[in-house]
Amino acid sequence: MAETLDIGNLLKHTRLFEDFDADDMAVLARDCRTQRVARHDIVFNRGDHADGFYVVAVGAIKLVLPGPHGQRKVIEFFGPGQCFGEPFMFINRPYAADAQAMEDSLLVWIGKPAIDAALDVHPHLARQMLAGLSARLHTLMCDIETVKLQSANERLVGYLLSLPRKFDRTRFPCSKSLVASKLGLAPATLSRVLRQLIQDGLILVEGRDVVIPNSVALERQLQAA
Amino acid sequence: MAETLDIGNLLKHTRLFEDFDADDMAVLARDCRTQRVARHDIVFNRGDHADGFYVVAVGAIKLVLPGPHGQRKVIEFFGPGQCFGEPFMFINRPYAADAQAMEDSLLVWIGKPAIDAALDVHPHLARQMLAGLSARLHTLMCDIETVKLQSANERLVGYLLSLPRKFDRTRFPCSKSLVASKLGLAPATLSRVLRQLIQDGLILVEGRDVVIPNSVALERQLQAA
DNA sequence: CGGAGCATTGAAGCGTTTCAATGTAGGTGG
DNA sequence: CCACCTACATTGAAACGCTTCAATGCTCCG
Repeated sequence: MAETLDIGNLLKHTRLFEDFDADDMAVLARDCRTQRVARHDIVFNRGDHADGFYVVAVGAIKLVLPGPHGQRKVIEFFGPGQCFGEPFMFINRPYAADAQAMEDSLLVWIGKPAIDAALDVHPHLARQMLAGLSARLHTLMCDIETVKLQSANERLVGYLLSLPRKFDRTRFPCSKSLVASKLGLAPATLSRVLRQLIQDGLILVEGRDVVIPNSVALERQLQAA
Repeated sequence: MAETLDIGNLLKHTRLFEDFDADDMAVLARDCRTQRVARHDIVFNRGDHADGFYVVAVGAIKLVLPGPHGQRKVIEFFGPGQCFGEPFMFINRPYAADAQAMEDSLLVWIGKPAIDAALDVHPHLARQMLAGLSARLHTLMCDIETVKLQSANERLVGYLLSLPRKFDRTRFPCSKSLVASKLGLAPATLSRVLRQLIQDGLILVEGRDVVIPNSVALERQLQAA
């Protein structure tokens, strides 16, 4: 019972379930579970059966695609309020990627029957999920552009400009190795490209912090060359 | 009026609208248009405002991502009954890719207000759209795997094995240049890899037709090396 | 027959990866 | 408080795989 209330509290602040009242939530919660995972823990493996999906309450999760020769590529990151795994559930296919916790996290698992029932009654939920999937489709398309159509330099510059900035300062949201993987680069390459940008006077780097003194000059990198 | 009936006929055989009755369809059709496009015609351009989406009635459409240096990469193909453009509509962002007709085609355009209204009343429509988006998200993830994690050889072998087969025969669904683009390869590279597979006795190629005498041997290509 | 579009082939070049060595930072235990 | 350890980051040299360019071949259709 305490667990049920807990789930309601965790979910009702997410976009997905913002229009759920206490009753709706109680029904939903019957087919939900909370799940604590420690940093580096696996949430699911590629190939596992997807009979539900997850909402991040606290923490950060990464979706990683394993290649045939042991390489790994990060596809997406998920933070509080975001859900993951639902595309596989909707098409009744096993997970195509691994999900792993980047930090100690608290997740809510929601069973397929529960969400199916909720979709019949809550157009708002459907709309939010449609928007969520659409946004991710959009980013994935851009990622394909990134990975396939842009040079290492362009990828990094585009990524830097896409990060939230405070005045002339930005910050990598995670380790450089992970950033490299997201951009489809070898960590060594990321390092080299960063150095080049520094030498060209376009950025300054201190650990995860990046200073962009002249963002216009940086943007010119994308058109030029 | 003739146009309205026309649209109803075109749409009611698609999965998306299979549970619509005549009244539902009439309401929807008020905010729809049919659109004929000839081979090579542009349906929309990257950057255009997405205030609706398209359903393919007849023909074939490709979504193409333009790179910063004039390269182009095919992201998706759409055939009869499939819809495209809706991810951009749902997130109120301009199209991120170009849509172009691969053959003379007949499309139905559906306005955002109409689909919004329909979603409130038809959970089935929502579910179908969720499934459609999920499936495409799934394929895009696999495409990223293809483009980034696999060699040219692996990409082609994987692709060949994924094509529908009749006994030991398959067929490229479109020109080799387009296949190459979908696989993220230069046409020249596709040509070379095909030749290698032929020399290794794994396939036979005649124009668009491909014979796979021993699919098990071909699958071994994916694990080996 | 001739032309357009697609496919093939070779040679050369380029960007990224790989590998391995070295450097650096943050956290832990003596 | 320092020494150590682990994980991450950097750097260089070499190699690899794909692309590019350009020439040639092929095939279908007017």
